[in-house]
Amino acid sequence: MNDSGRSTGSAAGSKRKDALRNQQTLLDAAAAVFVTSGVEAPVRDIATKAGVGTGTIYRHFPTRADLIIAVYRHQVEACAEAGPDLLTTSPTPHAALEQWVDLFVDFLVTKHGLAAALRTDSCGFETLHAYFLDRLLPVCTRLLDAAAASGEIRPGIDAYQLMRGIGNLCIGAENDPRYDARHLVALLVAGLRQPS
Amino acid sequence: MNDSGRSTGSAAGSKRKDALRNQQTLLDAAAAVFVTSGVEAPVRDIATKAGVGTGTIYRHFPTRADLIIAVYRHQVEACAEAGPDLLTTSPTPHAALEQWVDLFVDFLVTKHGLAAALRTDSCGFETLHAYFLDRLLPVCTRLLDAAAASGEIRPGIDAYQLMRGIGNLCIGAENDPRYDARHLVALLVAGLRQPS
DNA sequence: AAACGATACGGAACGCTGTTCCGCTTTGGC
DNA sequence: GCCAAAGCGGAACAGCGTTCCGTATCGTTT
Repeated sequence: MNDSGRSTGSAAGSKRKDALRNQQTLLDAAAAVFVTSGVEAPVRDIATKAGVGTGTIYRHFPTRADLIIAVYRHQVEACAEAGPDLLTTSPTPHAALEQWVDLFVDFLVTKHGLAAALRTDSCGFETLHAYFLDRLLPVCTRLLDAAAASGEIRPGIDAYQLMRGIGNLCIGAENDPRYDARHLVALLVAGLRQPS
Repeated sequence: MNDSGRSTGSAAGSKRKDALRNQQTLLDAAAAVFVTSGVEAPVRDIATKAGVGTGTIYRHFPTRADLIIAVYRHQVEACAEAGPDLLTTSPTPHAALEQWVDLFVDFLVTKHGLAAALRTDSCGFETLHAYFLDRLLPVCTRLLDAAAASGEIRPGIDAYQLMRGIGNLCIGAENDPRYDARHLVALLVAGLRQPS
């Protein structure tokens, strides 16, 4: 259960009690602020909400990406683990892919600005990008391979491009009632099908 | 030829000569800086490049959107005007749509950060968003309607969503060799086709 | 139990943004 | 040549991320 040795975020062992407590307080505060103000909320807001100084945030989470990852780690893990399951429980690989993509889109769309943050080129976010890729790309690849093997989709697209495309389509989806990211993603996945 | 009365940017008449000259200098400088640093380049950079003070920029272009619009107006107009032409010269409406989308994507992809700026919710960019919509949405609608009338595409998607989707897919396309926005957009447009 | 070194904390301070504002300069009609 | 009006420059302000260091707290050691 002890996840010491993680590269990002929260090593559990060998820390002072108050530090661990603060870390948890910070995670809770960040989660709350992310819901209301999005993942790009000012650092000071999160610090204030947690009742700590700004320096404390940076000690626990050197970059904003580390904080975001720590907050959403569980959900990303769940999404990653759902992939293989869907592959066994779905009638066809393409159906599994569709369902998994739905899961991913739901996750992105419900987190204000997460999709946008994933795309930001500005420094400090490559870690976030890398984490999502590390964790989800293998899953997506496997689903895509399975669908390709069963002849349901045409070749020529790799999982990286698909995931970036999906992520991009989810940008700004939460603020625009006229824009339905799920629909467009569904269209994109439909475009993957073998024409025959 | 005189576009006085435009809501955005540069009215030509009734200005002092030096002001007009500065406006042009500013446009040239902005165009140059946009190429190297993207459309989100610091205002001071543009001012320095043009050899003027920052106040001068804000007098001519109250918001950054106004400046961007002024710089790219010609190309947006060209894109808008190409729509009807393509409809008459292409074999099918869907082919016209494909070509027009290519045009639009090429435009977005070659301008650093333009697609991202179009999506930004932060204040000051709604004008940019609105300009693109005002100018290009009718064109896209007409192409879409023609394709729908000929039975080539399935209904259920409106031009607004399509354009937002295309814009989103173009975000970050210039900095990632592994990401091919054109390909994904093509896939999306392919997903529009009537399955039969 | 008291003292002490290590650890962590808070928030002031810095640098970089956009944006505004006002004293000074330039222009163009008289 | 003169003078109001128009325009200009850049200092000044505000909001952000990030760093840094004096101070407070913790856990261990005597």
